[in-house]
Amino acid sequence: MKIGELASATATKVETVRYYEKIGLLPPPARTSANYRAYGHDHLARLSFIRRARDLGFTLEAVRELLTLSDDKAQSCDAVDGIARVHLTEIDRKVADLTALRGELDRVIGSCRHGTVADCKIIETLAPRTVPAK
Amino acid sequence: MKIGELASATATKVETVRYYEKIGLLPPPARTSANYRAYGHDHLARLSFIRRARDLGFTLEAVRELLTLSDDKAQSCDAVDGIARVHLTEIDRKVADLTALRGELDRVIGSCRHGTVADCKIIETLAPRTVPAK
DNA sequence: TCTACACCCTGTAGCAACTACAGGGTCAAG
DNA sequence: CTTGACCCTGTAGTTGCTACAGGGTGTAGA
Repeated sequence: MKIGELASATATKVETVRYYEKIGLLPPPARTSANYRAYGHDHLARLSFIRRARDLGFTLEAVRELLTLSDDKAQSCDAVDGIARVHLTEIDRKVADLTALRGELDRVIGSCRHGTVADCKIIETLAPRTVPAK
Repeated sequence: MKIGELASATATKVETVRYYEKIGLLPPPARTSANYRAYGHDHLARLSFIRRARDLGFTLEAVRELLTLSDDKAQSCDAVDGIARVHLTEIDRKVADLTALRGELDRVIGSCRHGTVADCKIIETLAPRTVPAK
């Protein structure tokens, strides 16, 4: 698979694919006789993971960490467990926020359909987590 | 509320708060006699929304659009509906991805606890959405 | 054959969204 | 009355892309 095909299969820019290779997130693929990058299924799966994790608000460093769960077969159970637990907590927070946001958008669409004035309370759905010390 | 208090209540850097003001995401607050920014509850709620939406992977432009649902009371029902629907679809996609990721992290933690080798399939949980044309 | 067009290559420079100073002012505590 | 923790306005750096510039490759049609 050439870089353009890989890019379009994952909704990524060609330049971004090369960027991920440069910073070591995507392993350098084999080259054709014309020096073109030749990708396989593993690259496709890995790039897809990176892109979708980024879309979920994970930083490249967090993505790198998640990928080590797959890559480093030799690491200790404690390390794996620690990394997984941290991200699990983060994910639960994100799902809760998205669900609240979804509910409010649903409500806005609904009140709109019924012709009533949509008094959008979207800001309140993601209100401060910790009450500030007044 | 001074800028430092607002920042720590929302886990934001002071510089970032000023940056959001500069780009028009956060309205300029009143000033004290010493020219310090003085924020109220509305600023706190709005900044909290911005930060949490950013954490969910929304761009500043998407956040700006979501905020107009609250701000622009005069806009047409069609416009509100359109904006809300687009983001609703996006949110459903994100929740599905996070749920899959969560499941795999759970599985890794579980297999770790039972002393078995954790064969992490995390990459597969966010596999390519559309099968490429081979 | 040859040329036109879509693709690939390696740079380097720009943009988005922060983040970190530099250089200076404010203010409550001791 | 000064010391330290805050605030101010810049400007420059970082991360994560994104967009050229300048050049090579490959194949389809005249």
